Amino acid sequence: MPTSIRASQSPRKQPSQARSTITVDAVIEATLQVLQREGYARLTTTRVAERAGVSIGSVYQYFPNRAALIAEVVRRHLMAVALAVDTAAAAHAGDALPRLIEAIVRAFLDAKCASVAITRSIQPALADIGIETVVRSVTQRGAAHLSALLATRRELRGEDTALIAEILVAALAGPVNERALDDPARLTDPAFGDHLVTLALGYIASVTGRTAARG
Amino acid sequence: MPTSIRASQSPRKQPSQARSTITVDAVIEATLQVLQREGYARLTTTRVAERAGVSIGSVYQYFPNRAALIAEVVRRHLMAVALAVDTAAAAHAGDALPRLIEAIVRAFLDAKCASVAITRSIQPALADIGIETVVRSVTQRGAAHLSALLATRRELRGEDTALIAEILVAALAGPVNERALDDPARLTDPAFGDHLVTLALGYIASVTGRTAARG
Amino acid sequence: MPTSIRASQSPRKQPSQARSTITVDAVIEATLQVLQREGYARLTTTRVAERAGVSIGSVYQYFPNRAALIAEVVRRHLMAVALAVDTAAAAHAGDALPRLIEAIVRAFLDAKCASVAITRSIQPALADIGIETVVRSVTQRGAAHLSALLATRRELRGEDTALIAEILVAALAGPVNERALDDPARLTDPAFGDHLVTLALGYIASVTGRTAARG
Amino acid sequence: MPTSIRASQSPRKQPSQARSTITVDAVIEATLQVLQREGYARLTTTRVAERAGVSIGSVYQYFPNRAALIAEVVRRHLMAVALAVDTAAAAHAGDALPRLIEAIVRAFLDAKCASVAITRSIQPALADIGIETVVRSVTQRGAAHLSALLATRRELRGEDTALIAEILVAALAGPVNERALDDPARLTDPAFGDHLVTLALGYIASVTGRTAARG
DNA sequence: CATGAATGAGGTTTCATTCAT
DNA sequence: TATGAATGAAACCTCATTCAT
Repeated sequence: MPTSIRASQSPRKQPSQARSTITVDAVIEATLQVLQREGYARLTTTRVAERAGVSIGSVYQYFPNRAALIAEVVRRHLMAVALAVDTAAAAHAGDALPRLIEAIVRAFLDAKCASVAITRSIQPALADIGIETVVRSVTQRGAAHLSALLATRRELRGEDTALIAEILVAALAGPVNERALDDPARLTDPAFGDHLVTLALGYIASVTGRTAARG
Repeated sequence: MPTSIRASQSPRKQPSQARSTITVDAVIEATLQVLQREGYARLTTTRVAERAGVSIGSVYQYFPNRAALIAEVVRRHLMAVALAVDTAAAAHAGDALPRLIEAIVRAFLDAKCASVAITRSIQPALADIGIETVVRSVTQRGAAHLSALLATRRELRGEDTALIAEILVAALAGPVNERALDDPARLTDPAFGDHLVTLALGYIASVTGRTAARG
Repeated sequence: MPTSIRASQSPRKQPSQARSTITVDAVIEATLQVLQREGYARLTTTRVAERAGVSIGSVYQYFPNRAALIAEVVRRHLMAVALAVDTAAAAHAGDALPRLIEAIVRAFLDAKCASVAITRSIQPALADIGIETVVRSVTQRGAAHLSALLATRRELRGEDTALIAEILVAALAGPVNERALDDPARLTDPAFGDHLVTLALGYIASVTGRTAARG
Repeated sequence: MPTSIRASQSPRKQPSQARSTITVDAVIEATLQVLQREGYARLTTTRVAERAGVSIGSVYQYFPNRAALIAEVVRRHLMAVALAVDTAAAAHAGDALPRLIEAIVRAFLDAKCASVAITRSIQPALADIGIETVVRSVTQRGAAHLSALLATRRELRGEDTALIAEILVAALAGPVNERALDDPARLTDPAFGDHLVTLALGYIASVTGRTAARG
């Protein structure tokens, strides 16, 4: 049965009181649990409310509809990954470009490994049109961050860092997500991580080399 | 309402009479049309039958369930892309490695450009668990082809071409799909294509270089 | 189109609020009405909901599926008959065995007469496998009761009262159901009732006699 | 899904040619097989045709509809049981009444034992209104036979043998069917058979005795 | 006569969301 | 605010039957 998630995805109200925050968190936590234990196909608002220990009415007190709830869950997950990458990037801001790149790649891979279960269970939800917005916004925010970082590097002066960052992010996410969905165990294969680093460094090197050649 | 596509995905009956083939084709064509005009969320078996101009019973005569129908449509689309890439690869089998790689990248991008509409409309369906199998099988078949091709190259002797091919395919699909879904128009940007080629060549060069360095 | 009633036959939810009880009763009453006015072949969940004046959703709030609903209706009917027989048996517990037997036979016949309409309309449902469980449990409970009653009688000391009760119940139900289904009017023929009593008493007398003869 | 079998139940055409008879028999045999291996719920005309190795069209060549097919299967089964009883009755036509009765009871029980599987699988079909007619006709034919037989006996002169036969048949069928459906194994328990004989003889004795007493 | 593709009414069930209590 | 009973649109799928080939 085709889903159709198209509705305002913003929370209905800002949970101001402590009690509210608790409820919201409980609902989100319950959503994740249902997602991982029963799968997206069985993720119904009723089931979420049940596992959260609140009434269905309360769920709708804080989320205008099912889509908003799912979007929020997805958003939190993506943000966590983005945060991990940002942290690594900040820690290696002073390093040479290759070291920085490698740090970022490894941080991304590690963060994904740590949350494979969520990635896997969330996957079907991503496709439900309307959530893509959330994904896109986080992804683009991440690419923008990276772009800004690359733009400060002399080696990449004159390059379209926005494009480079966009491709880098998507090119890394591709293989990582593929393995995460196909067989999570293969995500921790050292050779896989090494090749991802090689991929990223090779790309940067090529761009850099081309720049040099041109100049 | 959560989707749940989990069922035998193989066709129910081999159309023997001419009439049957017509029906099957009409149904698949109708599915694509509904997908593109109304979206996955409105892709119901009833609507498909209607647009195909056949009875709902006829749909179920050839597809055991909705999932099988969608899987077949997805499979055909993926196969078309794979075929385009294979053709290009065959045409440049004798070229130097970089030329071959570039040809493949461009062929993949072109094929995707030619079917953006389908890619976009099909996307939500992909996530519906159970279809992943189809995607995976075609993707892996593609990666296997590429791997075999790379394995014949002296430059990559001793390398894990299976891993390289897997990463290459996913790393290219990542950015391409991202743009296809985000804004199809940006897919034809020449700079984008150039960078994809750079990405692929840089990766191969890095791997090759590493090999050389090691040796 | 073959029916197939095979599913959890227990109610889904205990109606806690007063409103709920009303709904449940309305649904069960509606089921009986549809059964009697339109027949089992037209007993659809939709029709039941309509006649009950509730939404189809409410039906499924209290019965996990069509089978459970029907099972409950059948159960209530059988229990009513069983209760009538039990009451009669209790009232004649002190009587001589023949009087007790006669009282039971007449009570059973009367109860059946009073609910011929239900018996007739329910019949097709009984065959729907899966409900048999309900029938069996009530029937066996009735036979067990009777067996216990017979076991206290000196005349039947040493006899297999469980077997006797089982046969007695089924032997009476046979002709009664046959007439109920064939032509309800013939159920009230005095000669019929008399012969049923004769059948039961003759059986008991034979068993008793055999016992005596053996002893 | 409620069934609704209400249609002309007579075969569409008399199979005159040998080929026809073969087809008809194959279809009926296939129906029995599907009934026993897959259950009444999965007894579809398509499946029957498949197992019979003929096209669905051919099935409809000889049976106007599904109901007629099932009715014929049921009829043949009931006739087989009736025939067995008739044969036994004929063989003991000259015996004393009790011996005759016992022979009939045992023959009935034996015949049922030999076809428990059919009895069990056919049961749901019986309820499908419209087949009752078939059952009734065979049952009444059997009761009529028995009635005629009893009417020749001096002991029962003046008695309503039609009533007696009707009750006897139904009173025996009750327990037998009950055990057949509940647990076929218990059908062959010797004590069960003995009690059935006792039941029948006790009934006749009571009636006879009453007659004597009255006279 | 045989075949089997096509038909389509109609059945069961789910679940997001509302709103009276 | 919290509750949870009620709602009902809408989806999937089956299968008896017909009829052109």
